[in-house]
Amino acid sequence: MAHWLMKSEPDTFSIDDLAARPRQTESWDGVRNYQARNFMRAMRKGDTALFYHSNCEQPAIVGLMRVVTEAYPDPTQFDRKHDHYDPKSKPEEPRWSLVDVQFERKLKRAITLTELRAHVDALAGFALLMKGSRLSVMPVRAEHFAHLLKLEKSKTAA
DNA sequence: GCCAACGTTGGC
DNA sequence: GCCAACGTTGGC
Repeated sequence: MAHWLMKSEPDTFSIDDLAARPRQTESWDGVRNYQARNFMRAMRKGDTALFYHSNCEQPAIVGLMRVVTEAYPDPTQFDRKHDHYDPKSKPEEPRWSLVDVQFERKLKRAITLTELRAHVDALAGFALLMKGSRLSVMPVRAEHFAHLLKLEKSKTAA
């Protein structure tokens, strides 16, 4: 199973919001970047995704989610009244996709961006740490994922 | 709130 | 197809 990381602004939708949803499941709508969309289309049911809080006081990886559907068209692209409405997308040829994700657990402690940067050696090539990277959905290599779980267990924030 | 980095748009 | 202008992301 593949691993991913997905960003959300906690003021808009946080890990606690996900945990509070019916069946603790939510559609990850609003992605309007082709690269991020393509990663979602590459997701398979059962994949694991890290939940990352972005654009906030403490940017950090905060939890784990399960991908519970394959990618399907994002309905908000066809909704005129919606912020993410895309007039150029046609129902017969949808431009934007999403997957449903289910809450799995919060990390025992948040792993902050600052801490992640202190581990650039072990995390070399991790898209989140690349300069100028703004992707909201990105793949995580198995060895990076394992290292992150090891960090979670470690007592001290390096 | 600032601004660097990036993606998209549209004129030519 | 180039590239300037514009909008967005997201850390700080």
